[in-house]
Amino acid sequence: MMSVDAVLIAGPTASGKSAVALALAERLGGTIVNTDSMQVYRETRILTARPSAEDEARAPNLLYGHVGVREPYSVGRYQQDAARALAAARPLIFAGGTGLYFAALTEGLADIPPVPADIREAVRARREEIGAEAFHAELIARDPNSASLRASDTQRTLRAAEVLEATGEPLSTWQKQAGKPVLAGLKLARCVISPPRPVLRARIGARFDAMLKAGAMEEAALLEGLPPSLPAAKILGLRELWAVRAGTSTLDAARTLAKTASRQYAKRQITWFRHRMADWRWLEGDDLSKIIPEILSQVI
RNA sequence: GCCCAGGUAGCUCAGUCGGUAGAGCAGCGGACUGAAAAUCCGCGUGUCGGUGGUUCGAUUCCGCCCCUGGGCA
Repeated sequence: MMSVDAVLIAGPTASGKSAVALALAERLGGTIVNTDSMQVYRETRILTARPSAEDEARAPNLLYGHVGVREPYSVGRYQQDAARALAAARPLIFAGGTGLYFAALTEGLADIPPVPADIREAVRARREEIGAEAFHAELIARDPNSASLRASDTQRTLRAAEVLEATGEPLSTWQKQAGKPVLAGLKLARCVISPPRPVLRARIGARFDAMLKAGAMEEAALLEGLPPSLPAAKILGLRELWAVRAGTSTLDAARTLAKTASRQYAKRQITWFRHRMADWRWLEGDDLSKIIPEILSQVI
């Protein structure tokens, strides 16, 4: 008898969460659901450390590689996709490293209408034209609440401006509405897998080397020319490997830079988890074989 | 062996006309509501190679020693 509807497994990159999810799925049945913003892309299995085809065959899974790299995926779409995944066989085993996506699952996002592409572009062009400071000042004039943003925060000032432009309402007004969690009403087991930092660092390094052996360079080559504004262009390692192909970097330098970027990313993830998932069950050992029974004991 | 140039933060270096030192990168901490593997904010972590000397005071000046690189043999 299963006592939970969903198991949520969060963890920084290279923490071993995919392996844990797979082991759980094999013992519990159910469906693995991706909760990682980059593993959704079809063409980048190696660079995003998506489960192999063999692993994917071992248990039902959803939202892995279901999107093309040229599509601008977002939390909004993830929310919809995840809602559809609720129909899959239980328990649903959500595994991934994207804190914001977990927030959509457990806390919900405000229901904000999508911003038309032409408005997004116009807003970007405006910031480009007048500069960050003037753009921010303009935004504050129309929405005083955005004074709390930094002019240097490209992402958030653009978002605030485009929502205001598209809807006529300040983003801050929209965000006052409480969102509906995708997993509302479901019984959840939530855990964070967080190996000791030195262990994580070592795994991140070894994993990038393994990616290169597995053909990461070839994978990157196929994506050359991907517009940098697309989310998929932010996949760690892509830029570095492109630079090698362009002759502006050595493979060794690229290797070092990509590993560093991954370490820094893991640190940001951990910061999110520490503060936003403080009440989740924290599994901080580095031995996955011990972690799995511990999760099982929470679930059954 | 001799000559020259260096030895300052984890790395690459700056600097102190003598008052115990600061940048970039790395690292650490933090924020996070539709690009989140994004975006942004904060923090210098140090026997200034060692040892004697001069000096109120030496990382700084002088002697010796050690180490690294280059040159001459």
